[in-house]
Amino acid sequence: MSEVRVRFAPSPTGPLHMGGVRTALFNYLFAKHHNGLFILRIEDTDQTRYVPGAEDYIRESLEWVGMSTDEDPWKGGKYGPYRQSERKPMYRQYADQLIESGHAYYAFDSTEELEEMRERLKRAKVPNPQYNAAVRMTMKNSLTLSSDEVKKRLDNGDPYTIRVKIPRNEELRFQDIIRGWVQVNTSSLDDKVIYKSDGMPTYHLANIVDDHLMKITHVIRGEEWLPSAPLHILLYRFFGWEETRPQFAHLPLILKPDGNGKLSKRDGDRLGFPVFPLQWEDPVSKEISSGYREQGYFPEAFVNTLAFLGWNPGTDKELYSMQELISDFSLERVGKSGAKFDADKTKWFNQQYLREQPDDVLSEKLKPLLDKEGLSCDPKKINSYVSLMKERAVFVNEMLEGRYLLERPSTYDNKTISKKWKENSAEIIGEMTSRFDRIDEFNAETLHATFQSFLSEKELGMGSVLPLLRVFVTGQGAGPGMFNIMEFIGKKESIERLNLGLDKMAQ
RNA sequence: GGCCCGUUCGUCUAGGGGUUAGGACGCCAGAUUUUCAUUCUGGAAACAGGGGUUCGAUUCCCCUACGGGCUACCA
Repeated sequence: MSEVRVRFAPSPTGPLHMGGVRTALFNYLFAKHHNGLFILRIEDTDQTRYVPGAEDYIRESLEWVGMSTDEDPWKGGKYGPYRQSERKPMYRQYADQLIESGHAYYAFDSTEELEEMRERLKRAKVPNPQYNAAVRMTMKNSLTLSSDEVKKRLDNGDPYTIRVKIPRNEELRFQDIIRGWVQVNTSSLDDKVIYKSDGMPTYHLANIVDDHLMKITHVIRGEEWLPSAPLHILLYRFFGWEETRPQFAHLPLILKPDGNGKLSKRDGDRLGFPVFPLQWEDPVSKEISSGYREQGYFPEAFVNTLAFLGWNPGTDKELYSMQELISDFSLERVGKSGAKFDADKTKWFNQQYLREQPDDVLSEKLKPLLDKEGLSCDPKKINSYVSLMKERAVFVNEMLEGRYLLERPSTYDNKTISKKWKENSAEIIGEMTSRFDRIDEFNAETLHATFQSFLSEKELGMGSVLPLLRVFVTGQGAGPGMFNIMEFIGKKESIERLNLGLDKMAQ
């Protein structure tokens, strides 16, 4: 195989959603697995849908998940430019070429006339109402108008589009890497506009021309493109580029977890999880959509989740780094059916990644969060804070629940108090506190020993003492090992909190 | 409606003519833990339906049903 070159070609019409990120990921993994190149091309042929900020969003998203591009609009490359709007002058000649070879024609029909035609076909109950071989001879185009008339209109600057002339009734077969043979009859295709009246090519033309010019070897894209693949195959043929035509691989879609349909941008936060990699503020409506990054997901966990939506290695291994994905990825192991997105599994992945992180790495991430809360932690102790809290957290910010390690609790867990506080509790906790106060080497081990001997001496069960200690010290009914907490907090503060609790209960 | 694609536990999926149909998430139970979490053990849970082909189909073929995609001078 010659050098593998794949491209991710989003259009900047808004924030890239996770389905798009997964398409990018599969392209990236495939390229890197084959030591090939991963190219980013911006498909902005529809200037009316251009959304400012969307390009930067795409770039930042790819960066966040750790996919580096080999060629893109900013760093350029051998086959630039990488923005279709900047390639505008390149497309016209190819449209002309198709007209000259008789594979395309000028169409002068107005929007109204097109609507009229569709209405007419609908009323006549035509099973397949579209601008095709059957109707094109009834429309205003260079096939029906005299060449003088066509020339006159062209010279006159009348608006026109260029349409492909789809051959009639031909069985078209092509192979898709994921789906195998796909067969369609060309009669079900319509004469798609390939060149718009605004002088821009449509997706179909620009896509084929660019993929050819950029020497793309594999087109890996979502299944929503499968219906137009036959048209693309035809275009490669019309241009005489069949020899170097890229191979196609149409990825299954990511579906909504509830109900039906593909996961869409509009699902937003309706389902309780982000559909975007990064937070996005709509430039017009100012509406904010949450992102995985801002929700506290590790990019590695996000990538891991995405990779397993439609792909699997065929083994029990599920935790995959980007490097491992690159070495194990293959399009042959991509499934054919759509996958409903499972937010729980994503959380699980994140938890796995969080626990894999060394304490000092987590400390670095936790520190700014603590600062933001106005909590200060001795830098020497922040790692112990992390090791105390990490195993019950899915996200870094959940470790903030251990803020009682740094500040006195403002409230007590009422449930524990009402359940555990008995007549003799004040006496028991009081004595326990003074025993603790007498410990010189104040650490988890000595605290535990002291606690144990106190219990057996008084013939008490843990349940009558420990929960109350916990509430007084942390305010909570549950948490990490009590004596580890007290060791962290230190003797002076621990004793003070216990006495404070006793005072409060005495009121 | 038309065209195309798909269908294994609730979800992501492995498997593939003869298997106790495997794993993961989630769920339930038990053990451990002072508690929550973790960890460990166990459990419930699937081949859409009907026809073929075959000694034998979840696996191959056909039909039906269901799901999805597309059906713009959007990508």
